[in-house]
Amino acid sequence: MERLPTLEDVARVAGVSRATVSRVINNTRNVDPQLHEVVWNAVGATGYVPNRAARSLVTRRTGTVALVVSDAESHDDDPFMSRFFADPYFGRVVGGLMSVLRPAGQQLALQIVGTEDARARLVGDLRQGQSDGVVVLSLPPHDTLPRMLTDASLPAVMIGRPADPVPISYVDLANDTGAALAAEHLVARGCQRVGLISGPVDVPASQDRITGFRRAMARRGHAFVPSVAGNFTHDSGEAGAARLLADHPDLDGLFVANDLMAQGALLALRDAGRRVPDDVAVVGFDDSSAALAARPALTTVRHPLEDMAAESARLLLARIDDPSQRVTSVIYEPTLVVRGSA
Amino acid sequence: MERLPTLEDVARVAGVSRATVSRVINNTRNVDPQLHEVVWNAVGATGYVPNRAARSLVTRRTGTVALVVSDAESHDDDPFMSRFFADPYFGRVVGGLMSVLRPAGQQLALQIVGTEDARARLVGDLRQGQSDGVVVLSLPPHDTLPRMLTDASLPAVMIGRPADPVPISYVDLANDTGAALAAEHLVARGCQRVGLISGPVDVPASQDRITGFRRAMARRGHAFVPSVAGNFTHDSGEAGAARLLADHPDLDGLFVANDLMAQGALLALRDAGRRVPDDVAVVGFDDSSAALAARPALTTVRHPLEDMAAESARLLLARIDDPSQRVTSVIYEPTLVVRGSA
DNA sequence: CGGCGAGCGGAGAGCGCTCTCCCGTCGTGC
DNA sequence: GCACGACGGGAGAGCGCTCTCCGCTCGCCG
Repeated sequence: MERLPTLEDVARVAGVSRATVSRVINNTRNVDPQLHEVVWNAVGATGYVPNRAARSLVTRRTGTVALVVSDAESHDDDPFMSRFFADPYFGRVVGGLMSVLRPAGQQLALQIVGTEDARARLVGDLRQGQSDGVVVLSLPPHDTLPRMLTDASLPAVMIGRPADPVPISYVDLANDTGAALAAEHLVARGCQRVGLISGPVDVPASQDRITGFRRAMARRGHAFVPSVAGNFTHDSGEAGAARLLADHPDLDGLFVANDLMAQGALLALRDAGRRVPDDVAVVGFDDSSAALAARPALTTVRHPLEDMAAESARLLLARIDDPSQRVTSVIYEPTLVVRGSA
Repeated sequence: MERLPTLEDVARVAGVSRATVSRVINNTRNVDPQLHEVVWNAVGATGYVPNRAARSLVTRRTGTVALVVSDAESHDDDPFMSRFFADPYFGRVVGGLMSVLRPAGQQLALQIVGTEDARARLVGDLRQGQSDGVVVLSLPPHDTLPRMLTDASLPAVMIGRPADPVPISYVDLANDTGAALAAEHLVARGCQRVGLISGPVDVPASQDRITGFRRAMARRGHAFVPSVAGNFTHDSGEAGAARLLADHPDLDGLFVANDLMAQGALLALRDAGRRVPDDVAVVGFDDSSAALAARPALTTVRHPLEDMAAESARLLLARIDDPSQRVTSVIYEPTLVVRGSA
């Protein structure tokens, strides 16, 4: 294995000192334009690429941002976490983050934390400087990680608000408004008997959708909204709809807290002989690919996840640049996308 | 910002030299068991965490593996790559990789390469030691990246065989066998007029499925298989089925090269008034979540993607450990999962 | 009982980079 | 014409770690 060119090599070729080459490459201080060019030529000639490790040893910057995904149910030795990773949610977030991080020259490193032990290790590694900052995704309710991160004063941004009040920046969707949009649409359609299939009751995003929906319905005179809770999976949507239908056969409208469950609900509705949207109107949430794949295509609440992820990356970078920056939050407004199901 | 404890600090607390602490932590050479304990206590007391940058500066190891995702169609400044990331395919691979890398103490860093320029930059960064090895995923046909990687003698493993012959290790599925499984199933069912919706004709995995299917059909006397090519998306499956049906109204069997397209095909079939599986039997490929979400649930070829990703991680780690290791390939055998659609 | 080798700890170099400090060379103002 | 400041380049320390080399202390054999 031949030795890779170092700054020293470039300096020798360019006939200048290491310091000058470093200055040219990093664009710090003014350097004679002529030398500037000489140096760049030498860089090209030698095929020099800065050594990341050496650089971060002295700058205390790694050029890496960690995406922390928490899966409380999985253990460290759990073979797969397909459940979560297979969800388009994950990919959309990654895509959004990358769109900002890549141009900024930052890498994205995946970190999965299952056990409490893994959390402690993670925070240790991060404090140590494994990465410059953290984007936290999909935490179980009442997770201690956000607190640990702020306590260690690590630059961190959450996607989705924390369940407990913690002074941490986050980007979120106005879930309540989105749910209200769904409610208004169903009511405007003339639905009289509207049901709700919610997500887990202890997840903030889910709670907001529930309260937002209930409140909007109440405001329109619908005091009682029969509901069941699912867990955001296709199957739980199917099961939830079946249960709801059994208890309330006169249902003519349904709000389902995400598209995957809505897709499942559509199946249960069909099995029960209900036509959508004629007998029962269905509104989903997320505007994910499942919404388009469903038949009829889902009327759903659009969730600009990619934009939100990109924004969280921007927030994080700003905070890394200037750690004194205030904790802040950015809330995105959802919109209703009307398709065939309602 | 207070200074983080270094090896030196631990050494002082333990009353030994830096070298000894290093030996204890890395478990190199024998160290007096008593000292061993003293050192670990000191580590605990100081809250010491090794500095990754400093370590990799001297070991030339980063503890990071890159997952390179190539998207020729996207540019460096393309806002999102939702198309790809939103596909469960990506998440399943990540999950499989993590299951091996995490226990091995390796990070996973995401790298996206669009332009040729980005490829060159990537190889430079990698040679430089940005990461210890590379898992290459989803390359466009005739991509030069595999060759660049082998030329730079970087440890690399591909998921899916390279389109051009390149001496690079890879993990793949016996796509032809899988397609043959589908063919046999359709024929055994009594289908007389079987169509094929394939993937892009220049993607190796897709080619293998086409040839495998054709050959198996021919072997059973079905000389002609009407077919159209899609691009693995839901919509292209729907469009493909519609086209096929228009040209060959007597179709009674259909093999679709992935589940997403098959799900789309199911819709087209329904729109055309065909019942599945009674009028037309449909077999998909991948056994992804879409297979279960479809109605009827898809009979499909199971693709153990998580296992394959995990295996590729193992291959890569082995190669990183011993770069002299031969180039190798591991081929997984698919199985048929029979559900409602055929 | 002396010599030799195995085993274990310490000293110190050095990985490749940045950045402070210093020095030389101008341009400018009085 | 001289002092002074501004500016650009070089020397060198040092980031935190690993690892080679060396030396000490044993145990064991002749």
